[in-house]
Amino acid sequence: MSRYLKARQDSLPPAVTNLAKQLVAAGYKVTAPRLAVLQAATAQTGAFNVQEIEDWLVQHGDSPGIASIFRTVKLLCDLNLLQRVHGLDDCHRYSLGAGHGHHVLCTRCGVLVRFDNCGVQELVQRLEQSTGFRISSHLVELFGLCPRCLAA
Amino acid sequence: MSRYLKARQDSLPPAVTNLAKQLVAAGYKVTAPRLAVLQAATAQTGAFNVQEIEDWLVQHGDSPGIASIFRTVKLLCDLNLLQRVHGLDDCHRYSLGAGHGHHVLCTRCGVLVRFDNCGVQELVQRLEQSTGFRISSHLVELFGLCPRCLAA
DNA sequence: AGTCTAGTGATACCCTGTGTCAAATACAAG
DNA sequence: CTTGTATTTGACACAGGGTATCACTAGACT
Ligand SMILES: [Zn+2]
Ligand SMILES: [Zn+2]
Ligand SMILES: [Zn+2]
Ligand SMILES: [Zn+2]
Repeated sequence: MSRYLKARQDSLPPAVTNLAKQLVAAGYKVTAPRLAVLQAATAQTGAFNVQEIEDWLVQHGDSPGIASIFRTVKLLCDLNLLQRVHGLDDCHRYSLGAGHGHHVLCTRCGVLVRFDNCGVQELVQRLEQSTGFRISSHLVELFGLCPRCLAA
Repeated sequence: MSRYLKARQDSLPPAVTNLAKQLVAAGYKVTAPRLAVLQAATAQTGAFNVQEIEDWLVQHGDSPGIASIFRTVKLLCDLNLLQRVHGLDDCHRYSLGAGHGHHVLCTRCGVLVRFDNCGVQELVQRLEQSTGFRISSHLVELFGLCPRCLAA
């Protein structure tokens, strides 16, 4: 546990300290800008982009430089703590959550539901056989209208 | 059939005239820049981006302005004659082909195989039931190594 | 506390893509 | 074939998202 984190963790949401601990575990320092981005990310309701993170941080008083926000988002993606979400148009949104994950996105309001079991294994096997590829990863995103937007 | 196209079709590959006819059918004019982009696109081996189209056209002597290339690519996408390909990093590549389609991409050499039957219907039904969303479209892309890159 | 190294921030820059608008031109009508 | 007109083009300015640079800051460890 880093000294910096220990000094601040009592005033932080558990989700944030959890993520911070994973940074430490991966050998990265826990700094004020990184904690700020983690706070902003956990405060978002669904998927978010870098601009929204910065807006939130500016509104809450102390935003790091935009470069550090980009760097932190990239770092979290590399550590697999943040998943990139591909939309129909905007491909640079992110959602918190570790590991393999996919999303159902509302094309009207942006609400997002994450799911893990995408069931493409049979498809992967079929295509490995027919194409000769060795398939190692995949992207599955679904688009539609959420219940609330369906009603309207 | 447009007059412009009729005057040039004998010197064009059939794939290009086919696409041009679909432009006409959709009410768009057949112009030199559009034909050039169609030629360049059919000449690419796999997926391509706008820069590669322009490079090809410059090499072959007469490239339209970059703005017209972007416009034509966008038009072809809107007409569903061109599919956008989402890669792990580069999300702005395109592959010729009409209708619903997905891709298997080699992460090393970029080779691409298209497939149509993605078999996500069960997944869609399951998620519609569990989330309440009405799902209307989806994105499925697979990544791995092609046979040639596997050997190396 | 002091050293060392990772991280930051300001800014300049790059890349992809779009808005503007005068000039060009495909197409249809005569 | 000529003419009219609405579409399309191209040059360029601009915007948005993201990266490179580099002097400076500040965690982490002793
Ligand atoms: Zn994408
Ligand atoms: Zn919605
Ligand atoms: Zn390959
Ligand atoms: Zn499909």
